[in-house]
Amino acid sequence: MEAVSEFATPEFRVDAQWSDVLHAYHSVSGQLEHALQSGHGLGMSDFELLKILSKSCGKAKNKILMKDLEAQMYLSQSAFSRTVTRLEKAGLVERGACDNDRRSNFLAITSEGCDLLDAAGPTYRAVLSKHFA
Amino acid sequence: MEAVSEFATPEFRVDAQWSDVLHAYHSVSGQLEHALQSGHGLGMSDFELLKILSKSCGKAKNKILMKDLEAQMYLSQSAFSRTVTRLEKAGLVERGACDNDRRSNFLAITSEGCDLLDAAGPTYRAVLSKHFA
DNA sequence: GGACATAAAATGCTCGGGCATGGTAGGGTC
DNA sequence: GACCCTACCATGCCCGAGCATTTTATGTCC
Repeated sequence: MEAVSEFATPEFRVDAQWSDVLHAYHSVSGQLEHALQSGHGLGMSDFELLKILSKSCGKAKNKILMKDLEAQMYLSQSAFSRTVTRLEKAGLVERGACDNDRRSNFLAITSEGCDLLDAAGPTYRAVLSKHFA
Repeated sequence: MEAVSEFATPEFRVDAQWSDVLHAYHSVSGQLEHALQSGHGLGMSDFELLKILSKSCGKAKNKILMKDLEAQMYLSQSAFSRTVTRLEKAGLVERGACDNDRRSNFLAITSEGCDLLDAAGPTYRAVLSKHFA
């Protein structure tokens, strides 16, 4: 019982939780990154961006404001901007001007983007379901 | 009931778990990185390395083999090597040759390293306990 | 209408991290 | 000993990410 109370201090529990998160994150993100990259030439952020874009497209006429998409991602503004640039060069995404506010840009997924996302989906889900059994 | 079963598909549960991990990781690591860096000039990996080194030191005469420490961290071999180099330049850590096997190196924490680790500890625990309430 | 503050996005800079490689040391086999 | 395979660590290279800054466009207050 002594040992139990020793390992049940708040400090220990907090450390263990963080340790779990670290382990899960590194394990899954490593495998995801590798699987998506080698299988479809996509990074994790690339895939997440396409995934969110695709979902939003269903609703709002296939386009979404850059800043709104950015708000849904775990990326800084600069990293997000460069990710969009990469995907645009790859032909997976299209920028479009916004008439109401010319500072803003719309973003739309192309048919190639949809196809690649569909192809990468099973890879993505396979890695996740392997870890979260 | 329809809605419930819809949100209880295996695919959805897995996605939600991964989403939770992503959120926790980015939130905590971001704040940890910032707090440790601005407060003590340490990155997360630097702190973790010192932390593990300090624990191992208690037992084994204040030194541990590089490769053994590396095995306990979420870093590639090259990133680990460079982290050690940074900490060594900062005077927080000391490399030492291993007589039995001259391929290996011992690693020891310096008194400055211990002091800084002690100083950074409260910062570290403060961030963690804020998130894992 | 001009000055100023603010918002969206792009870009220069730097840094940490991973992959591939190199360099050196051990341990085998012949 | 010569040869080869493997282990430990360092280094060259590239890439993604964050910070700070710049650019361009809105809105506002006078």
